[in-house]
Amino acid sequence: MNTPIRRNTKQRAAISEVVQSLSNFHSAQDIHAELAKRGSTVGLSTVYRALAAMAADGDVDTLLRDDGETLYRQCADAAHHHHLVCRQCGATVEVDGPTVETWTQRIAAEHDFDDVSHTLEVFGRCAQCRAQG
Amino acid sequence: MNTPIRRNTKQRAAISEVVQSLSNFHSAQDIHAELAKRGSTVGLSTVYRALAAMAADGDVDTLLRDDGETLYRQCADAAHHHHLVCRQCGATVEVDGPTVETWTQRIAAEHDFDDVSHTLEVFGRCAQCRAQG
DNA sequence: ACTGATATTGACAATCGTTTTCATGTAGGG
DNA sequence: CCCTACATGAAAACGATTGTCAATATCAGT
Ligand SMILES: [Zn+2]
Ligand SMILES: [Zn+2]
Ligand SMILES: [Zn+2]
Ligand SMILES: [Zn+2]
Repeated sequence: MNTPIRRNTKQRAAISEVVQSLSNFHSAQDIHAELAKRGSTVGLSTVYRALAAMAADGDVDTLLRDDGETLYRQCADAAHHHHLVCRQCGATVEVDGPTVETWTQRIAAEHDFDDVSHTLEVFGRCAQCRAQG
Repeated sequence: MNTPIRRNTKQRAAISEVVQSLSNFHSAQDIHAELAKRGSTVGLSTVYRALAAMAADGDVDTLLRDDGETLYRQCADAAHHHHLVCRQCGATVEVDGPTVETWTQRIAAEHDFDDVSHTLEVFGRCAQCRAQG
């Protein structure tokens, strides 16, 4: 019922460090592999648990891929925002959408919906990837 | 390389009929169970394949749940639109967002992104569920 | 209708991301 | 230092989805 207390462990520190060093969205398994590459021996379950906790605490952002895989990213902006992601290379830009936020509220009110939340992601091809093609 | 030809089978007809009869989003397994309940003996693999094909052809809409499960729905509007979904009962309203569409384009242009698409879903609690508590 | 090329089906196994289990280790307040 | 709740990790379990493949059905062309 009450929020569980988080402890500071070497594993979580290592995971957090890796996530911060990766600029784009990455899967739990990606991060686990990267940890291994850097000599860390954190267990895969721990990576999953830590990332889930970080996401629950709002410390990292999540992105659901079409195939259901969850990706994580350490964003610069802690406040609510959305993402513009390159389908090809994964380059990610944090974007703000005040227009969308108000639209969401209005739509919900119009249909008498309460306690509203939303998910919004924009995908495309970045300039760099277009140049290569 | 070329688009595969679709054949009209009793199984697909049955699946399509069930999807149309369910007003909200439902999983492939839900639909398979409903088919069984109605006496149909369509295989689960067939249900998955048919729904994927229908989604690819734009005949049904899909919704990715947080846990990665894919839900399907037969929408009245064939054109691009979004959904306002009740978290509790699943009641779904099709909504149009011209504001969001233009915002998306603008954001993409500002960051020099090409070939843009987006996903947007709004969740909340409908009036009926609020009344109950 | 008959035929043949090819798409479709379905029972089952396999895949794969994620969660659970549970015995052991550890953080951190008192 | 001690205690206890939380965290870890190896392995097994889970669950949605996809692959396999032999048998079957569709449908365009004759
Ligand atoms: Zn790119
Ligand atoms: Zn928003
Ligand atoms: Zn729809
Ligand atoms: Zn849209």
